[in-house]
Amino acid sequence: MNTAAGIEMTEVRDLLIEKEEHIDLAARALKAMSHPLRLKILCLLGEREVSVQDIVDCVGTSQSNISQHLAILREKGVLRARKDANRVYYRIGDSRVINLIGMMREVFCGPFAK
Amino acid sequence: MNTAAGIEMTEVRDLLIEKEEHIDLAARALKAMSHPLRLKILCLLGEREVSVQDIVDCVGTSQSNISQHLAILREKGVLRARKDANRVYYRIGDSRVINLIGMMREVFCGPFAK
DNA sequence: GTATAATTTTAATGTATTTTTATATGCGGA
DNA sequence: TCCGCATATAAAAATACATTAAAATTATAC
Repeated sequence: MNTAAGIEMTEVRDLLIEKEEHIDLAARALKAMSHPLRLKILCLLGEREVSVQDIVDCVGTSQSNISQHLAILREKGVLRARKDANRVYYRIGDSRVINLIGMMREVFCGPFAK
Repeated sequence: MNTAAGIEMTEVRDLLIEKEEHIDLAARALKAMSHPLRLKILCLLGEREVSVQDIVDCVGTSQSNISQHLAILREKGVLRARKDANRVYYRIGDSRVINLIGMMREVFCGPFAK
């Protein structure tokens, strides 16, 4: 069975991301990362664990705003939180996300960046 | 000058993406890609050139909706359009975007995908 | 136990995005 | 020219997001 363009199913299988489910997963993750503050938080974290207070100091917006962005990243499974007494420390939960950020650096900050 | 956490500027320099400007650039690109329909279009395109009609048939929403998402991707410089008589053919304008999608496939569809 | 500090949650508001519907434009054929 | 097809645009309606401020939670210090 062909599409109007004659794109065969056998070809479709080779496309970059094929499953609806994976597309949605990736789109949600991209969306989570596609806000400047959230991306900045992710870049600030890298492989480290940083407290909310320190994130606020480094990123520079209200603590409440940061907290809500952290919540978004937490809910989407990008960040993990650890409580220590008075403070909450965040880290990137999945090393693949760190890789993805690294790749984006190559794409957007490398010698060929626009 | 230190942050409250004692994060030194010399350390900050090593973080993944450091320049405000690059952060914003990357965030905007991610945003363009972070809608399921747009990501699906990008994955459908890959390295090929596909007509609007075929995109509509493959992706499955109204022609108008597709056209508007294509316009967004076009305006952000992600896609390039070529007109041939009656039809318009789209392709991904920048090979780095193709790379990025490939990387995401590894992250979200690979053996370790959630 | 009360106060204080750090963080999260809730609520309210405005703004932006997405979708839908309807209409317009451009191109090729009769 | 006039029609039909492919694509684009515009306007309106529906949804989703971001921002801000205020209230609620939790932990520690006194």
